[in-house]
Amino acid sequence: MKLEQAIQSEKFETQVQKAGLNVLYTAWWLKTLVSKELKVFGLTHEQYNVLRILKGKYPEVMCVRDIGNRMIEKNSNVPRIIDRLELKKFAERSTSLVDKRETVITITETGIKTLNLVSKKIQPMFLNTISLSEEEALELSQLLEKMRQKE
Amino acid sequence: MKLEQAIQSEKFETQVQKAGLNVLYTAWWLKTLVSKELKVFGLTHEQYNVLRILKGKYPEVMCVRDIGNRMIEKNSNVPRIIDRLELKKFAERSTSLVDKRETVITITETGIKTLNLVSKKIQPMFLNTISLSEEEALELSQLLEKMRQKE
DNA sequence: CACAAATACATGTACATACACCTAAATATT
DNA sequence: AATATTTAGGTGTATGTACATGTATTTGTG
Repeated sequence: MKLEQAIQSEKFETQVQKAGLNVLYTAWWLKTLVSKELKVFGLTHEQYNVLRILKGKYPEVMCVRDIGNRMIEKNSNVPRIIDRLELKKFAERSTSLVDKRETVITITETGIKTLNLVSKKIQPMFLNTISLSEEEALELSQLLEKMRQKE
Repeated sequence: MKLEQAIQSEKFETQVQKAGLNVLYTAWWLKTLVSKELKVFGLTHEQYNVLRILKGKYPEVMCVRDIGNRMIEKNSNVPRIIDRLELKKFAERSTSLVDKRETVITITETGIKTLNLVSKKIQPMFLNTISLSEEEALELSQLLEKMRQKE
């Protein structure tokens, strides 16, 4: 769908402005796609993100700050997301022996099993729904990274 | 900044997956940029979005549903955003005379004046910070719209 | 070693998202 | 016309974002 239809507006002052809005809209579209699949498993987008980060390091533990640094949305409140993962028994907290200020977190066996199930549903959906070739996807990434050059 | 640095990960299974994460990260980056400017005016990203939509129709009024259809994030809770704009005297609600179910909303004079001030700060910042030519921006929009083809 | 500064995380608040549900009003159906 | 259905928007709840602040612990400095 063209952005014009999606947000029912034709008034873009520049292509740069339109591209910015297109990025915001596409991000919302992607999040919604994934969230619908996650709902069946009682997970939110951010909980899923944290679980994947934890699994990436497993069986090593991770501290809250390291998780935060790997999050897509940097202002995510990681402790609160972990609260919810802990309630669902998908993650466990304990205090670091080396530095008692640090809370270290691990994904549980249940967490890993659930994550594997979820990934088996999400990955094919993702690849089937996104109408881009590997070459086009690479080009898109390059444009986005150029866009953020002054970051 | 490359995505690899931004989210401290090198593990991307496909370029399509990486492009997806790049879109999400870039959207967060854009929102953060704009929100910092808006904070001075006591506005949030979404309140700003609704104000712009209202100004686009001014002096015509708009109903809640029409505003919702023009929002970038379609699940925004428009009545609640309008609550806050009303408190700040940037918008006004009244019941439609034609259809008493409908609430119609207008931007106030104060709202327009504030929006003009905000735009004067945001638009140059936007164009200066985003490192894309008009041609590249057009290409980016086309790739994003191709990405969402199955929408 | 004592104390100031920095760090790690938790927690509180305002606002937003996502979604379910409710009420009032308009429209459709019989 | 009477009733059922649909539509518009408000409201409640759980979760997340953005940011400020608090508390415990560690580190740096005289």
